[in-house]
Amino acid sequence: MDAKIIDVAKKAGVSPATVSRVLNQTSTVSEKTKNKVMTAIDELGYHPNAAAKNLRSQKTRMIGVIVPDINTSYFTEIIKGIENMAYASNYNVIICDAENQAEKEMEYLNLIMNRTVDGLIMVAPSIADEQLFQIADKGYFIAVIGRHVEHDRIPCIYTDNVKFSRTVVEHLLEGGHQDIVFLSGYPTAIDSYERLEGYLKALRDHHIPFRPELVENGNFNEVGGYEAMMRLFEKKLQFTAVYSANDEMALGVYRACAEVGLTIPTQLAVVGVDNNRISKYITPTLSTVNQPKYTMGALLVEKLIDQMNEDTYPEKRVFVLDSELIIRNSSNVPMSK
Amino acid sequence: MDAKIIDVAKKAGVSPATVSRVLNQTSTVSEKTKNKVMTAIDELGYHPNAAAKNLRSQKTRMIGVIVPDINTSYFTEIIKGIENMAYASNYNVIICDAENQAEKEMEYLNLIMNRTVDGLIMVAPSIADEQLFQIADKGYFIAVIGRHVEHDRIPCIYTDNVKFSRTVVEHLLEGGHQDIVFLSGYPTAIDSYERLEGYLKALRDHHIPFRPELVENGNFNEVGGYEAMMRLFEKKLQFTAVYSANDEMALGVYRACAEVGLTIPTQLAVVGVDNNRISKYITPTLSTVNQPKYTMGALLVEKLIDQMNEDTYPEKRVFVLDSELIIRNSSNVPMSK
DNA sequence: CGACAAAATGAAATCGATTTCACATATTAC
DNA sequence: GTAATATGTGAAATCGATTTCATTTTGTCG
Repeated sequence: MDAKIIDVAKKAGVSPATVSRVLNQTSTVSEKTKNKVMTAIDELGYHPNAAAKNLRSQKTRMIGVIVPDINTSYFTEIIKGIENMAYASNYNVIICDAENQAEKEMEYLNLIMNRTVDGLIMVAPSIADEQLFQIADKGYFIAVIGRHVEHDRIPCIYTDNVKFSRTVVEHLLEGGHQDIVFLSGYPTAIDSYERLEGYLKALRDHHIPFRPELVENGNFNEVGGYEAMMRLFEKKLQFTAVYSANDEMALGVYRACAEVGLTIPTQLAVVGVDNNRISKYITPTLSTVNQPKYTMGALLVEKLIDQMNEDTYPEKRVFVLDSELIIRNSSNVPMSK
Repeated sequence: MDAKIIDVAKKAGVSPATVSRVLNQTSTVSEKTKNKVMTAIDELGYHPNAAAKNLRSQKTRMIGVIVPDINTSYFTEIIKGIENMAYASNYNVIICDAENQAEKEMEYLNLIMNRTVDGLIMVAPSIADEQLFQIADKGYFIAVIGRHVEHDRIPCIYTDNVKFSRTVVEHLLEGGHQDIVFLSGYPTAIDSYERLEGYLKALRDHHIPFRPELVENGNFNEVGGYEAMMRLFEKKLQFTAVYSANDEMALGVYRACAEVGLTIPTQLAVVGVDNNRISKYITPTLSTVNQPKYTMGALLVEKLIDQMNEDTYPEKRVFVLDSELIIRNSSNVPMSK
C-alpha cells in the first residue's frame, strides 16, 4: 500500500541510500538530486516506516511516561512539561495511564524493555526501588518524578513534602488553630506518608498533642475527601481546621461543609496541596501549596534526554524543588472564638 | 546489550523459528521444547524487540489517540474508555496531546502514516474533513469522536449538541428565565456552534427575542468563563440565567458571581455541559448535561478494532448518543421576582 | 592539463524478529 | 508392517529502512 524507500529511489532515479541521506541529512547530497528526491517523496506521499527505521537505527526518539492516573490535573500538568520539552528536542511522548494499578504499571515497563521507547519516565511510581534498579542496571534509561531514588543512573525530581507540610500546619497554628484534621491520600503513597510526617513534626515542634482520631484517609479524590469529612462530623469531633493532602479532597471538604452548614473559613479553615486549576475558582478560594509541576516534568525529561544522548552519568541527578504556600480565602481569617 | 531471539534459540538448542512459535503460539510446539525455550527466555530476560516484530508482522497493536488537551476531564474520561476497551483487546494506546494547536494535531497524523500505530482515534479534531478523507482513502484506519464525518471508512460518535442545548434552554425557560446568557467555547469548535444553534432554536420556538449581546465567548475554560461574565457585568446587561457551553466555564461564572456578590441560583441560574467530576462538588451543585464520555471512547475503539481486524466496512458507522440533563441546585429554584 | 582531494552516490550488509517452505519424526489406519 | 497423515522443527527469505564501504564524479591547484 504505502510507498517504500525503494519506490522513491526508483522514481527519483537514485539509490535508496541517497533517499535516506536526503531525509536524515546524514551526509551531503547535491542540490539537484535533493530536489529530485524531494519531489519524488511528495508525489508518492512517502512516509518512512517507523518500524524499519527504529530497527536499523536502534532508536525510536520516543519517551514513555507512566502516570498513576490521567484524570488528575497534578499529573497532566507534569505531562505538559514533559511533552513540551521533549517536543523541543524532537522526541515524541507516549503517555500511559496505569489507572492506579500496580499491575498495569508493570506491564508498561515493557515499553522500555522491548525498545518501543528510548527512555521512560515514571511519575509517582508504585513499583519497588529494587525493580527500578534492575531496569537501570540493564542499561535502560529511566527517570522518576515524585520520589527519591538512590541509583546513579536514575535521575529523580520531587518536592520536600515534609517541609511544606510543616509550613502549612504552622500557617494554621498562627491562625489560632490547634485541632487540625489531616486528610491523607492513598495510605500506600509515599506522598501521604511524608505529608503526615510533616504534620506530626510541626505539631511536636509547637507542643501540640497529636490526636490520631483527626487523621482520616480520603484517597486523594473528591469522593474520598467528602466521605472522610462526613465520618469526622458524625463522630462529633472537635476541630477548627483541615489540612488536606491535595486539592481534590479539599473540594470534598467544601461539599461536606456545605451540607452540614459549616462556613469556610470562619468556622473551618481549609488548606490543600497542588494548586490545581480550580483552586482559585472555587468559593472561598482555596489556600494551597503550589508545586512546580510543569517544571518538574520539563526539567526531568531534559536530564533524561541528556543522559540518553551522552550515555553518561549526569553530574547532578537528584532535584529537590521548592514549593510555596499560597494563602487564599479558605484560611486567611484568624479563628473566631 | 539485550538478548536476541537467536541467543534464546542457542541457549535452548533450537532454531529462532521455534522460539517465535512458542512466543506467538502460531503453531504447535512440543511440550518439551516449549519448556526449554521458556526457561531460556527467563534466564536471559529476553524481551522481543518491538521494532523487529512490527516490521516483519506489519502491525504494532497500538492505537493512537489525539486529544485537543490532556488537561480537560472531558477528554480524559473519553481516553479512559478507549484505553480500557483497547486493553481488553490487547492493544496499547498512545495518547497524544495536541495542546489545541492544529499544527501539532497534523504532526501526530504521522503516527499512522509511518505505521507507528495500527489505527488512530481523533477526539474533537480541528482538521478539515477532506484531510480526514484523504487519510482514510489511503487505507489507514481512523475514527473520530465528537463530530460527524461522512465517509464510509471512518466510524464516528458524538452527541446531539443542538438537541440537548434546546433541553437546557427550555429548562431555564420553565424556571421563568427569559434573558439567558450563552457562554460559548472556542468559536472555531463545532461544539460551540451547534450548542449556540440549539440555544437559538429554543428561543425561537418559544418566541423569545434573541439578544446577541448576551452571547459571550469563554474559550471552554475557567479563566474565559470568568472574564466573559465580568464583561457582561460591566455592560450592566439584564439577565437572570447563564447557559455555559461547558462546566469549566461555569466555574468561572461562579467565581465572577462570588466577586460581584450575586447568589446562585436565586439571583442567577447556571447550567453547564459535560458533568465533569467536580460539578457535583462545587456549591451550589451545578446543573449540567451528562455526556456518555466513557462509553463514547469505549464504543468507538471497539468499532475501530473490528474494522482493523476484518478490514471491512462496518454495518453501522455513525453513532449519535443521548445525553441527559442533570438538574442540580444551580438552576432548580424558579426565578424570584 | 594532470594529480589529488573532496564531494556525491550506489551496492550490499545489517537491524531482529516472523513466516514460508521443506523436511524429519511421530502417529494413525488399514 | 507399510502407507498416509499429522505434528514438530529448521533453513532461509523477508519486512523497510540505515549504514558501511567502495566507487565515481566533481572541483581545486600547481
